[in-house]
Amino acid sequence: MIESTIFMFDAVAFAKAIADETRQKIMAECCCNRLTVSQITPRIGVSQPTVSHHLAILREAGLVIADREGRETYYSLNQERITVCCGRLMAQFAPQQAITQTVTKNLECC
Amino acid sequence: MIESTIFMFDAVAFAKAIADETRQKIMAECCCNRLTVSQITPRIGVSQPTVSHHLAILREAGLVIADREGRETYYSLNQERITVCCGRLMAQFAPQQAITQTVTKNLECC
DNA sequence: TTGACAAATAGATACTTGTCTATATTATGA
DNA sequence: TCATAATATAGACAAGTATCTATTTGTCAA
Repeated sequence: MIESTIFMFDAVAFAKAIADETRQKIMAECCCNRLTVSQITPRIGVSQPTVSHHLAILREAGLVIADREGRETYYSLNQERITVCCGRLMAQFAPQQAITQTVTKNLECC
Repeated sequence: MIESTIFMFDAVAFAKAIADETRQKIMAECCCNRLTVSQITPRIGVSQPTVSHHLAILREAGLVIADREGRETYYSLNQERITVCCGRLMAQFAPQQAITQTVTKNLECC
């Protein structure tokens, strides 16, 4: 738990990781779902290697968690990491607001 | 004030706008400074047209505000917009955390 | 009105990246 | 052990983008 929240935050790397429509679709699918590559692929509309490729980018950025089970790998969104990254981004470019900002309630997604 | 906070949030467009090192350098320079293109250029280490190009991208994304004064244009970071975008990003991909998240104090930057 | 300065635009080029097909790797069950 | 299924990797190609130089547009002051 401690280890999971301490990491070098690179705002450019974070932004690049999420700056793609296909990756954000994958992120949305994995938001509250543990899904395999085979399950994700038909929902996104690109080939299986393309999904694997994007999952690798998201994994390297720490934005998804991969759980191998036999010959399948389950992916899920690392929501804690995303929260922290968004918070640090905010703190980096808008610290005054960040101090008092309590994020608006939003209940869509999962 | 009302108008400034109501806008269509496109998470991919926001991420693409900030997904570049040069643009983030410009954002950092404009963080609490009102600066002209001529003032920004030497601090960033790219040509004046390149700076203008990136400022146009940031302006279209609503992330900087341009104030023309005579033949100079002052740019400053739209921190309110950045706060809102980060909050919505968080709410989109990590709503549970977002509800309770109060961003950590951070006072670097300006 | 003309010369000079600030910024934006146009066009060219190189680099990056997203996608595909083909193939390799890893694991399972017969 | 071998065939099959799930995923990852390799390589090629096309599209996007960051940068530059050259030029244009807009503004001010002499």
